[in-house]
Amino acid sequence: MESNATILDVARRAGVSRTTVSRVLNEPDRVSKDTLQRVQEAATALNYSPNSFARGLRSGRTDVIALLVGDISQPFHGSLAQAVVEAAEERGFGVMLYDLGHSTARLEDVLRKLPRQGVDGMIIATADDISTSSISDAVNECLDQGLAIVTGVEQFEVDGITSVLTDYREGTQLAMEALATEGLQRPALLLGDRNGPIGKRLVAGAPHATVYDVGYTFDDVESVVQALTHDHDALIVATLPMALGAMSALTRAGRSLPIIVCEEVPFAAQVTPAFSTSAVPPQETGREMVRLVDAIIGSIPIEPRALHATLTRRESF
Amino acid sequence: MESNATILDVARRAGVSRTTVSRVLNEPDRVSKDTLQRVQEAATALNYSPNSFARGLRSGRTDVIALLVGDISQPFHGSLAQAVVEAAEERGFGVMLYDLGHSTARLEDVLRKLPRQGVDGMIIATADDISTSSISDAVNECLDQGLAIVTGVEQFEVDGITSVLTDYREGTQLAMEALATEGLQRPALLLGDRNGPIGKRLVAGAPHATVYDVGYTFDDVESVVQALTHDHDALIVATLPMALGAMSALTRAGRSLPIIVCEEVPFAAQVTPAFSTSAVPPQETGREMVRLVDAIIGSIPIEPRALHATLTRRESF
DNA sequence: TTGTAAGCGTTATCAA
DNA sequence: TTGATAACGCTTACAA
Repeated sequence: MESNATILDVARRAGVSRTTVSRVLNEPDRVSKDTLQRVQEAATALNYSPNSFARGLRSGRTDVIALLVGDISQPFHGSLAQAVVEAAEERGFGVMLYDLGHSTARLEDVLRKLPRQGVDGMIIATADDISTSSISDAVNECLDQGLAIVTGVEQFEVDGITSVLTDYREGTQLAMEALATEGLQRPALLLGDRNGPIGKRLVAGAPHATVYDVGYTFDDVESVVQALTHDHDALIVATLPMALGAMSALTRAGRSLPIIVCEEVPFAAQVTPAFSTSAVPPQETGREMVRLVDAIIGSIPIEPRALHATLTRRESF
Repeated sequence: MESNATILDVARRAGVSRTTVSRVLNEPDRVSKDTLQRVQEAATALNYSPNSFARGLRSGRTDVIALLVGDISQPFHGSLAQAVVEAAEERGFGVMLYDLGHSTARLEDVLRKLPRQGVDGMIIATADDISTSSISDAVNECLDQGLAIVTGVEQFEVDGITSVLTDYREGTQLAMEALATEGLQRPALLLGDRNGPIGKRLVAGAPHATVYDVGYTFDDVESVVQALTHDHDALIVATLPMALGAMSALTRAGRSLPIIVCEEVPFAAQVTPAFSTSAVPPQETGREMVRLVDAIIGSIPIEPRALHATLTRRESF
């Protein structure tokens, strides 16, 4: 049970050449049934596993993709990562994880370093606005190096980047309609950043809502909501941490308001009261991201699939 | 801005040999100031980055570690992953993410595949009981292949595996003491599995508590707590999802009980009411894990550092 | 201080 | 259907 049998060891044991062993692994059809079996036996007997570096060195492929997330400690990104990892494995990819900590400087660092990191492609899953010129430069460099790039939402004016097609407007639209059905006509829309790539779209879906830029974190939201006037009869909130902040502030003030969250994660259903949501489940987004990178890496023409939001009513509304 | 300048290109441009270029990168001291600069200029001019496969092929090192988590969609594992990724990067490692979905079969798959995946080491971060013989076998095989292995809690009787040294008993101990201070003497201890590697230790720290095995998920807990007798005056709960389940069941039954959670994640502070916790922050655990794998990979003798739980009082108690 | 040359384990190109 | 042989880009003895 030592280790590290090479292709040559297998070849010798099976009485064939390295080429043949390689074929058994990569193009089994071009090999006679007889040798095929002999080689496979030898391989398992020696517990042979191809060296991924030698393979990568020759073939230029690594079968690894990078996943860049804004903040992996957030349940949304956790669920997304889970879906990405699962879908990636189904397609034979490993996933390298990078956490950006919501910092564009950090993103730039990672982008600059990624080409030498040995990945075939990357998924940029952040809702932060990253459309600066220095990031565009870094992205272009990755593109030049042949990396496949997929973003979770249209971020750049850069050619060659594919984005998941999520109609975020739908999220707020569905929420507004549901609220209206119950006579709630004066909702406040709480956003991290109304000019961000997602924020813009959420606003577009709820033209009649009053928009508040409150920042992305729990703490950010608390103070704003405390100051919220009594003009509103409901809250539409971009993320779960923000919704928790709102809930906390409301409770502290002895108030209560119907809430819909534009992010669907397991936790939304588990808090008390459980949050109603209107969003695309991260599982779907993750799978679609992997489908897209895989296609780009394999140079298979493909068109992004449109992802649709669903309204899930629970206790908060 | 094409791409893929090789070491030879740099060498030519700088008028030196490949060896010298390699030295500039790996042992800059053994190179004259003059050539050093010339080479560096050439390198940046050509936008050179060493091919990690060629490097790995020669050196046998990949500078990548694998992180195996029980369920990355859980905030605890998200926070842990965040810390691991950050600490790993500081030490020059990339992190490949594997999600086990709490399945031992899946763990075994991953373990069997990991040696050929090109990683220097791995961190097994699951609280599930994984001490089966087939998993031991797989682990031993990884060890044979020279992989460094670190677990989050003592799991195996296998030599060569290092574990983070967390005194989980402390978690429940601190909780019991705090409760007692307020006259709460009959707490129930809600565990995922009292025979699991962590469950055992949590029980040890609270010998006077009544232990309930309720499963790890939100839904599991809900039903049990609904049936909970009125003999208890407080709840100590292993994880946050479980605590949410308990809270939900209690609320639904119109009851209320002081709760302490043995898991410290950002979310614990954000729900309403905010949970008091008694645990080691995942950030610390993550950093320690990386410190340990790094040491093993570098063959640096090291002893695990003891990690201590902290009691953080918030609103739930 | 620098260079020469021999690999590392695989796959791709030819020929047989 | 198979096999020699030449890369892939880098590091590392060993020489100079």
